[in-house]
Amino acid sequence: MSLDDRKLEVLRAIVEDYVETQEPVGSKSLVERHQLGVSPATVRNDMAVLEEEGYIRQPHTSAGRVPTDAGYRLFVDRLSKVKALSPAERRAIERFLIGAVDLDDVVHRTVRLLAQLTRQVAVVQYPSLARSSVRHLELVPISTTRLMLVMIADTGRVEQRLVELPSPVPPDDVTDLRRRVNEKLAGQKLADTPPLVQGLVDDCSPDSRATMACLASVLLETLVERSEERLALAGTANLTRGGVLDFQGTLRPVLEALEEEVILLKLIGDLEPSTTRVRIGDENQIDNLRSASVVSTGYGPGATIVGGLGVLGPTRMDYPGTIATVRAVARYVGDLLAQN
Amino acid sequence: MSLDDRKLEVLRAIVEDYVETQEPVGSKSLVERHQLGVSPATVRNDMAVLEEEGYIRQPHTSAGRVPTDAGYRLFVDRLSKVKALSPAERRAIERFLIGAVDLDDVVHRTVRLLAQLTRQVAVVQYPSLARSSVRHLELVPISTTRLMLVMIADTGRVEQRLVELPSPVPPDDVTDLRRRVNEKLAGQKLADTPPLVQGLVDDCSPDSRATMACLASVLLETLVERSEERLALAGTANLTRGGVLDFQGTLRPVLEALEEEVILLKLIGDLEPSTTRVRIGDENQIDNLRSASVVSTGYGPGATIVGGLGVLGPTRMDYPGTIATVRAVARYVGDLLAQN
DNA sequence: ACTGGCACTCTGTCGTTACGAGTGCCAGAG
DNA sequence: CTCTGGCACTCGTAACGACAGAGTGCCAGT
Repeated sequence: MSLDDRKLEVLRAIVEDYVETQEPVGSKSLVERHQLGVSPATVRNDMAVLEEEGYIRQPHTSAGRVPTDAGYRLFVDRLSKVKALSPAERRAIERFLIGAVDLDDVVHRTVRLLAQLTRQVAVVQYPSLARSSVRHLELVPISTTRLMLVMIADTGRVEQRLVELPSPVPPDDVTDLRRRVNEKLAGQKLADTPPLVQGLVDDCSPDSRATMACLASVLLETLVERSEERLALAGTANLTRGGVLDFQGTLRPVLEALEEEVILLKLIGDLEPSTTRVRIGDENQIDNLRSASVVSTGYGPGATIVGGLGVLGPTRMDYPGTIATVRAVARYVGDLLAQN
Repeated sequence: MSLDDRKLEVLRAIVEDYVETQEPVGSKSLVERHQLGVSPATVRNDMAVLEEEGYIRQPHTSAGRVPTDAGYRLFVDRLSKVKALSPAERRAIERFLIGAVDLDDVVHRTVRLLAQLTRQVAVVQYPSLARSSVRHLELVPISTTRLMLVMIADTGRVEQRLVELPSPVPPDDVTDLRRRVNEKLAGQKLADTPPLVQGLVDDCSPDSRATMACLASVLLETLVERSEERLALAGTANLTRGGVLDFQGTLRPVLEALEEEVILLKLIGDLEPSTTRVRIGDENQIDNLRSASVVSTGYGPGATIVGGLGVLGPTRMDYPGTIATVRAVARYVGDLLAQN
């Protein structure tokens, strides 16, 4: 049994009404609020079919219908078109993002903007190191046996690590180290560096070899192994909108999930397709987020993607609006990064 | 009318029971659970006095008593001694903090540790720039008209900013700039730098003056004006412990406050006295945190203080335990920083 | 294929009642 | 003067039943 156009129209109406009112929607109020051109009884028949197919359900006998995850999914895929942003929103985005002075600033402004526009929890991933190149490596002597290694990536990210040296190294040798390291690594993709770092050690004269080996291990750790992804988060207070009705009673599991960077990265950091991705309820494989949806997308200068951003909210969410906003913000941020 | 010893003992018992059970405590259960050596009726009389003095109150007629903010205050100031940490806790702290590789790592581990031990929301301020000295300034050419300025502070903090130059500058001149800037500023307290930066511009030859002025303005901004304090936060999920009973119904205002860095800094960043500070309910002047208490202290290598840390929870909180934990963690972190 | 009508089911609300915890007060004992 | 036991009172809460309202499913009719 396939769903004819009117049944789909009914589903759309249910989703829209439910998102707006947060209350199960019945056949009568449906025909009142939408021009469906049929009677409540007909709508009821359609609803019975939709329920059988798993797109809607009744919380109790004799309450209205509520969309299921599958219902939202169908709505998102086939029934909604992306809303255009209002001029006010466009202006808000621009106003918010101009004037950012460095990467931290860009990320923080973006995440706050996103939370504010969507009125949901926003997450922004810093440009991924895995997709960056080395712009410059700096070695700063802290003491004779300690260096601070500073890595500046082309995306603007800066990572630093302390290096404990096996033996004292005079300043001139540090200069030499710095030159050698940069000659070899500057401009390279981080992912390509491991063999090059090994090469650095191999090419070393025996007397400076121990030092370089030590530096190399920290380099590898910084550039690759522990190439830690960073995140910014904002708008957690938005979880409390709509009472505790969303999220089935407690915010607890959601708040817990939001504290796990690993989880968040899984949600927004999966950057394969460059299109906007929507994960509804169970679709994001995380128990704690059964009643949450995530809208995410990649961003980056031009067509390349260097990181992900997105928002998290109740499954009962304004998908068209949220999708539009997430996309728009991602594009603006990409443009901003392209200017550097 | 002053409070005799037994009345104080009654207050202590009320606070302890209420913190544990989260329910208003009556005269009968009080004498059952504590060896007060008097009858419920006597306790009732004492409670009437305590209520008149504003230390406890009844949610409704014929419910037990609940401590007021003033009651908690008295309890903290005069009735409780700091609990000793269990060996297990000590071990947890050590295990958690060894192995931290850089400042970011230290701060993140600390904030998570604190949240876990106290089972509350933890806040850690990064070492304040205002109390740091410049260890090194690095200038990295991005293009001929762009430099990246990287400032490394003695506390391990690293700040970076982009500098747009008025005219192209060749690499050799950058080396020269770097030397001049470091000669003047390295080792100086950030707070003392403004006149020195001005001096740098004044001492400049006319042809490089424009460049230096430009650099100087960014320097000033980075070092002083926008010497932004950074924070780490963890354990927000702990707010949901004890149901929504704490925080009078909604977490909303609390979550909102936690998003405002300015507010958090006011709470934990006020470092005048080096002792642990407890702010109960109204005492922290923030409307949104009427029903929250904050326990905070400063930390730093040795006796100096470079930043603040603390926890936030319901006024109904285990003060002695929390205070002990916050102090212990602060001391461990200080020791850790002293090793650098 | 759609519609109007009707019986049914369930939830939420409202008043009533009964109960229990806890109090304040008072008179009496040490 | 302080403490205690007793007693009447208050008030929130749980339990109960009745009721109204929303919404449904089904069926016969157009």
